[in-house]
Amino acid sequence: MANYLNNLNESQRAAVEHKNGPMIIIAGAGSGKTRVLTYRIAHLMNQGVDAFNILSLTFTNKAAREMKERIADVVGVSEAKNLWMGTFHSVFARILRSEADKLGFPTNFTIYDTQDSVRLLTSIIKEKELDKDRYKPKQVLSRISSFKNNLITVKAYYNNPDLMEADKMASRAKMGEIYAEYVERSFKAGAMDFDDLLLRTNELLTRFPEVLAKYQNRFHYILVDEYQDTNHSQYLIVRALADKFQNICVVGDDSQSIYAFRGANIQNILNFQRDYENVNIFKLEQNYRSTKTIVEAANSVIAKNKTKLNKEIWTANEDGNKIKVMRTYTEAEEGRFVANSIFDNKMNFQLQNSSFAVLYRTNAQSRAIEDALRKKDIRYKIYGGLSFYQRKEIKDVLAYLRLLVNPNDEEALKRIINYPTRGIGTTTIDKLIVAANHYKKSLFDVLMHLDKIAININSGTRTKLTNFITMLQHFQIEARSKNAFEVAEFVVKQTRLIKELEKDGAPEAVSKVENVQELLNGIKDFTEQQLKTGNDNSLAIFLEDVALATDFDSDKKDDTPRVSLMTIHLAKGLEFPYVYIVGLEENLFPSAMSMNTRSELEEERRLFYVALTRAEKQAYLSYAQTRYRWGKLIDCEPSRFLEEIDDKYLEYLSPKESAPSQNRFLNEDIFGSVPQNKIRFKKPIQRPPQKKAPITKSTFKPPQKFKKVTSSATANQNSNLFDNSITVGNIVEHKKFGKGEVLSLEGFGANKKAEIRFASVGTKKLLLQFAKLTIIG
DNA sequence: CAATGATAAGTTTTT
DNA sequence: CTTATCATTG
Repeated sequence: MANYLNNLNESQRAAVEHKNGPMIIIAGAGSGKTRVLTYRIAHLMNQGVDAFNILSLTFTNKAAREMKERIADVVGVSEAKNLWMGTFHSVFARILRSEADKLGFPTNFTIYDTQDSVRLLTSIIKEKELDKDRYKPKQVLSRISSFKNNLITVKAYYNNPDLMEADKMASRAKMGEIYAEYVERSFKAGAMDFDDLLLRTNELLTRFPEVLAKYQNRFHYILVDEYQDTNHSQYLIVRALADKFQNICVVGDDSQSIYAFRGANIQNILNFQRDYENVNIFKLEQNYRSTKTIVEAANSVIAKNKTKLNKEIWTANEDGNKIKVMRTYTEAEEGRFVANSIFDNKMNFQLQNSSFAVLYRTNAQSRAIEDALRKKDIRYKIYGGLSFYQRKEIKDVLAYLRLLVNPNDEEALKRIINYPTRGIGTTTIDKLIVAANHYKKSLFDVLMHLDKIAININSGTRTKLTNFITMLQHFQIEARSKNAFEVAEFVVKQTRLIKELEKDGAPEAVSKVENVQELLNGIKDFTEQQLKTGNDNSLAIFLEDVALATDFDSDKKDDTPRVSLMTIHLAKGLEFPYVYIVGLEENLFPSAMSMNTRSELEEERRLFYVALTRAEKQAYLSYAQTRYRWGKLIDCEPSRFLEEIDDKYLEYLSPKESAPSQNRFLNEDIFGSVPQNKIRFKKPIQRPPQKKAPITKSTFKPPQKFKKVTSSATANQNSNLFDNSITVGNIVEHKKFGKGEVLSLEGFGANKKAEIRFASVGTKKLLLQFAKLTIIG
C-alpha cells in the first residue's frame, strides 16, 4: 500500500515524508495541498504513529470528513476513525465539554450562534437604557468578538487605557460595561459563543497546567490547514499544544487569506518561521487544477499585492481558452447570460450541471442568477445564505431542545416562553429578567422559584408561567427515557408547533411545516447514525453539530447534479471546470466597505484571486452597468480588478465601450439559442466614446418585439424603459390609486419617474417601470 | 396581551 | 426589495 507515494511530485513527496519538527507548507492554489495533507497523515500512521496522537484542524467539517475517508482508503476505516479531525471550533468544543466543570460551565453548555449573541446584546443594551442607534448590537458584537479573538478579557479591557479611550472617542464609552454584562450573562446561561470556544480553550490551557500537559501528550502530531486564516486565539492554542513535541505542520497560502474580517491574522503564516525554531519549508508551486491562462491571469492580479510570501505558481497544463468577459446592462441580463452560457456549454460539450459554479461577492446577488437558471430549467444548489438551521421555524424547535439540554439557556427560553403564544408578554418577561439579574440567577431558576422571590406578577400570569414550567419539566422527564428523535417528535407534538404553523395559512407556512418535518427526519438520521457507530446519541451532541455545522456539512442525499451557487468565501478549497464570477463592479467587488485601506483592498484582491483559481478549464467574468440596490436602480462602474488582469488573457464577449441602449439589443441576440462561438467578438469592438447616452424616445425606437414584452412588467424589468408615451398633462389611471394627472416627469430609462396627482390619494411619485398606468386622456 | 399594519433600516464576507 | 421593529387597535 506504500505506492501512494508514487502519486506525488517531488516537493509534495518531500512534505509527506518529513516527519518530525515544525514545518510549513506554502501551497499555491490547486497545488494538491489536500492530497499532501491526507497522505502525510496516512504516512505517519503507516510509520506507526497512533491515530489517537494526531490532531488535524481543517477549515470545514466536511473537509475533515472527506480527508478521513481518503485516509481510510490507505490505512483502513477503523484506524482512521480514531483521528482527531475537525474545525477548531468543533474539536475544542468537544474538549471543552469534557473539561467544562473546571471553568464553571456545565458539560451540556449551549453554543450561542450569532443570532443568539445579537439578541442577548440587544437585550442588555435595552436594559441599560442605552441608545441602540449608538450601540448597534451587531457592531458591539463584532467589537466584543475582536476582543475575544485577541484574548482581551473584560479585565484586560479595563487594564487597557488605549482600548477604553478608543471606545470613548467612538462615543461608546459603555462598551466595557456591555462586554462585562454579556460575558456574565452568557456564563450564567451556561452558554459559549463561537469566540468563547477558542477563548475558553485558551483559558483552560493556561489556568490548568495539568490539562495542558494532558493534551500536549495526547497530540504528538498537529496539522493545521488554511493556516493563513487562523486568528490570534487559534494561533495561541496551536502554539500551546505543539510546545512539547514541536511536531507542528501548518499548510496555507498567504495569497488566499480572506478572513481578516473575522480576526484572521495573516501574520500568523508570514511569521511562522520566526515563531518556531528550525522550520522546514516546503513550497508547492505547481498547479494541477487550471489552464495556463487562468494560472497566469491569477498571478498577474495577485502581483499587485505588496504583502506576500515569495512563490511562483506555474502549471504544465495546456493554455486553454481566454477568460471571457461579459458586460450586461442589468443584473437580470447578467443572470440570463450566465444561464444561457451554462446551457450552451452543457449542450456543446455534454456536461453535467455539477461542472459549473457561479461565484459572487454577496449573498444577495444570488437572486438574479437563480431566476435565470430557473427559467432555463437548470437545477442549482445555493450554499450559504440563510442556512437551514437559521430559519425561524427551525430555531424555534431547536430552542425547545436546547432548553431540555440546558435549562439555563436564556436565549432559548426567551424564544419559546411565548411561542406558541400562551399569554406571556414582554412586560412579564422584562420583569423576569430584572429579577434574574437582581438575584444573579438564570431566568429558568427564577421561574422555578416564583413563589420565593419578590416579583410583581398577577395571579393569572403566574398560572401561565407555572403551566409553562410544568410543560418543560414534563419534557425533561420524557427526555430521560427517549432518544433524541423521540424527544424532538414528542416536543413538536405536545407544543402543537406544526398546528400553529398550519393555521397561519400564509403560503410560506407550508414550506415551514415541511422544514420542521425535515428537521425531525434529520434528527432521526442522526440518532440512527449514532446508534450504528455506538456514539453518544444525546441531544447535546446533535445540537452542537447543528451550531457548528458549516453549510457544506448538510449535504443531503441528492444525486441530481446541480450548478453550485455560492459566495467566493465559501468557494475556497473547491474547484469546478467552469466558473462564473459575477458582479465585477466597483463598490460591490471590491466591496464599498473595503476600499478604505490598502490592506482591505488587498484582501479583496486575494478574494478575487481565490475566485479565479477555482476554475479548471474556463473562467467567465461579468458585470452589469446597473443594479438594483434596495429597490433602486443604481449605475455601476466595472471593477478595477478587470483592469488588473493582463489584457492578453481576456476576451470580451461584449463590446468594451458602447452606449448601453444599443448594446442591450446586441446582448439580447447573444442570449438567443445561437451557438455562442459563432457570435463571439474576437476583439473588443471600439465605439466612439459615448458614455451612458440617456435613453429618450427621440434617440431610437425599439423593435416591435420588445414593445410587446413590455406589457408584463415582471417578465422584463426594463420593459417600460421604452414606454415614453406618457407626457406631462396626461390623465392616467392606476390600478390602485385610480385616476390622476401627470404633473411632471424626471429621470431617464428605468429611473424615470412621474409625479402624479391622484384624486384619491393626492400627489405621488411613481417609477414608470413599475407603475401600471393606462393613459386615458 | 395579540394581531395587524405602517415605517424604517439594511447587504460585505462566516465559525 | 426584504426584514425587523414600532404603533395602533381590539
